[in-house]
Amino acid sequence: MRPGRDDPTERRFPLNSELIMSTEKQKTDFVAIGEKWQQYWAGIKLAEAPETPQKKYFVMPMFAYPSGDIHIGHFRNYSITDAIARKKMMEGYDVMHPFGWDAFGLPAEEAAIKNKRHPEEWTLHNIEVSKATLQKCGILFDWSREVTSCLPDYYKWTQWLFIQFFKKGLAYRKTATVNWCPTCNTVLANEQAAGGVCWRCENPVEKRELLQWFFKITEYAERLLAGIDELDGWPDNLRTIQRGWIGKSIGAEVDFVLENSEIKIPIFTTRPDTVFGVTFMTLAPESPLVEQIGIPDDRRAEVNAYIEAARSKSEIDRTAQTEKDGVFSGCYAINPLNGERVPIWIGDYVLATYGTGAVMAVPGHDQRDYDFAKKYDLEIKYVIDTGRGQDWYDKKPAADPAYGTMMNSDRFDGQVGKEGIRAVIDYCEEQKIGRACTNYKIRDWLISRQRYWGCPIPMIHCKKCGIVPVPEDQLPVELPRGDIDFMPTGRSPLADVKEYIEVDCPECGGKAERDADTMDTFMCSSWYFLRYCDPKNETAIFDPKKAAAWLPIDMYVGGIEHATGHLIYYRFFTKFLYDLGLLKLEEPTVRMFNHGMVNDEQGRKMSKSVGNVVSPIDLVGEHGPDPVRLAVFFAAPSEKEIQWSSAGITGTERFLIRADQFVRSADFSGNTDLNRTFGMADLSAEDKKAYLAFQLALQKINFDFERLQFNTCTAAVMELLNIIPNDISAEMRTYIAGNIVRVLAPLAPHTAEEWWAKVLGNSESVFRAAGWPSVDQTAIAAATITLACQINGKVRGQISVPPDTDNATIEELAKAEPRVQKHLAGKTIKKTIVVPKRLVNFVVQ
RNA sequence: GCGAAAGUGGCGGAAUUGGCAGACGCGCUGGACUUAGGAUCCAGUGGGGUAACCCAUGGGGGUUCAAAUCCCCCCUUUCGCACCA
Repeated sequence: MRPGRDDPTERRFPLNSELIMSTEKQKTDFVAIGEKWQQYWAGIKLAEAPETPQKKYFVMPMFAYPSGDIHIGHFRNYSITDAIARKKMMEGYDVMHPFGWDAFGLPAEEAAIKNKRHPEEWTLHNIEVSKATLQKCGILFDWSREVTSCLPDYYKWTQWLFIQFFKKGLAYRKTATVNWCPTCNTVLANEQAAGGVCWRCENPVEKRELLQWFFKITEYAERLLAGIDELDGWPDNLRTIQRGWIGKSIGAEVDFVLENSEIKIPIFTTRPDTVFGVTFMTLAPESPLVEQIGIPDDRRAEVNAYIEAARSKSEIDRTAQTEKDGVFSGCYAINPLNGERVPIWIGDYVLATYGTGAVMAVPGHDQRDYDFAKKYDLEIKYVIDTGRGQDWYDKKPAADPAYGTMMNSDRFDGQVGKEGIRAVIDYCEEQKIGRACTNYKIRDWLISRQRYWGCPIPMIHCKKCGIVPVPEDQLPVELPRGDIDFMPTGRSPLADVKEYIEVDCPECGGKAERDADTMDTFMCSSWYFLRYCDPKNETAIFDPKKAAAWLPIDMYVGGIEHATGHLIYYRFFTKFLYDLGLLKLEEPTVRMFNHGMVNDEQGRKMSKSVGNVVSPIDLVGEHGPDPVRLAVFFAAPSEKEIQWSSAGITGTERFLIRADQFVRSADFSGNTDLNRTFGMADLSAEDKKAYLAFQLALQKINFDFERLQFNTCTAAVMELLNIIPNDISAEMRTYIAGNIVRVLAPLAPHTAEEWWAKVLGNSESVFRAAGWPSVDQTAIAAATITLACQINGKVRGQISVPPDTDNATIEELAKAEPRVQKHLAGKTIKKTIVVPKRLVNFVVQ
């Protein structure tokens, strides 16, 4: 028995006594509806994706760090993917909407130190809490595919991947100047130290020389770059950021030679056409060349002091410094193209890690070199003619970086732009003094971390056999639990765990040592989406067939902050696994969407330390999940940052109550075919208006849903409810009420499910049985059109016409409109413009 | 410093991409029903004007029959990149 179905008077005046009685009652009822249907969905396993999908849709939010406090920002992000998942379900797709935990990482270790709890215990507890919270929020994840990166059945495969990279020669160890965060006591990858500060704690990073594991992501730089062109379902700004991060530049390497020696000093330049304008060169202070050039004794002290000063400066100080400085080394190099002798300087504006760590300086055509030359009174030569005139070249007022015609360049004089560059490179290659060369800004990825709570590096160091991977049948290398001192000392806590470190070499059987470091957590998050396709596989990382069935990810939703980290790494992994033959595609994601952040009312980021975290649990407990969700959707388009205010809930709550009244006012005992159409000609004026309003609303919802603009989707339903006349027929009421249930289902799922079952009387979930309505284009095409009538671009009236009215008739009707008539009186019409379905404009004198 | 995006009522935001600016909602004002209203319903709500109308999308110019939307200059904000040779 369904409430309100048997007594027609109750239907007419549908203030449902059960649902709507008092303020108190309303609030508690959305809460009750929420709980009821969450249980139901869990019971029928609504979210569980099939093993082998027919018509698949893979939608996924980013891997989450289980900090334990799900806030309104998470609620928003996951509501986005949830709404998409639900709509796709209604459209008949086999939907996978999985979730997982990026569960290794420093916060667990910090908490362990603080609360004397093991990081694993802390992490797993947080996962439980977070998961329960997400469920209470009504987010429908397929928990049967949940992955947790800190559990051995997952990190076994992270280790396996490490070994595959090693076997392909893409994982290697080197001593390098690395970013060290003294606060976190660990090294950082370049993208984690962008701007000279640690991505986690935002403290300045230092440089240290350490022997560390790196992945050769640079070997994939070209493919990572080329792949971006194909990602047309990605936001442009994200693509731009990735291109910039990879930072390809095409040029040449030219070997300058140390005077009176055989020592080559190669330089990288994108402007070989300016090589005759070189008047000095500069080495990075950290460059090994500095030690090789034989600095004369009288320069030694000054040079050493400069290098020391550069080294002790923080990254921020070095880059913030506006004026370039340097020191003369006392040595000279020979320009191999013209045999000229040029002084060698040392300056910290040259980066040791880019190119060759040495540059040729052309003050005439490079602003930095110009500034440097001015400061130290070095020669300035112009070798590219851009038509400035002799006067300008004599005065030397600035550097001129434009392309032009080569001059003062011996045999190359007269060569223009790109041809000049080409000619110089060809000549260098002929003479074996240089070569074409392409450089990338992206650096190899530093994997090692000197911390406990991470995935152990499955490598063994043997004095006899060198570096030996742990045999794959012995994976996973499990993190030792026991009594471990997590206090950061600057080296990995595992280094002091004897039972862990001491191991027999898998090759010679002799005494050997495990690698004491753990992996960057970005390793774990670079492949989790693949594990979703086959989460329980014990014998392989995943079954390639299952991966092929689900990939690519159709919609990936996450923050823009991962543009140069995660979103490059997971593309890199995808390409690597493609090369291994495990994947059939090189790009993992068709469509990427960057959601906006949720800040507090003052616009500040929500954080525990500020104490301004808004918990969705409190809101959901007070208002129910749907009013809160609608309020979040309604606040702004999904990509925009919002300042959270609970005030919005008032409006969405009222709206849901009004919608509830409308839905319950309909009679679902007769023909309830929601896919039916109506012939416009047969309808009363009211029905026509309502029917058309629904078709237009649906059209807008489809359009806006596609671009994830849920605020206007919601507004479209609100507007529809406002438009519908009171005295529509019972049939039309049934049709529209039932369809409002359908279109609201992705946005307000609990309430829609309640209506679907209790008001419409269905026994199967709205997400499985309802289907998504299709627009009655015939009705829209047949609808009467309202045109604005303008005089000189100003609106003076309106006319309504049938859709097929010809322009001449439209003009006549418009001229007959009283206000138009008034404005036309005594004027001459010079021109008439009719825009189909929009307006008619008379240009008058 | 360079680059990108944005700037619309008291507030959040719309505007199907050059075609009726301010949809939808909050808030506010008035009214109804009420013992009560922080509930609900009805009406109003960019500014000016009794009105006809006029003025309005950060400011100033321009293109166009028509500009929030396109172009130029300036201001402000928010993000990226910050010596990549």
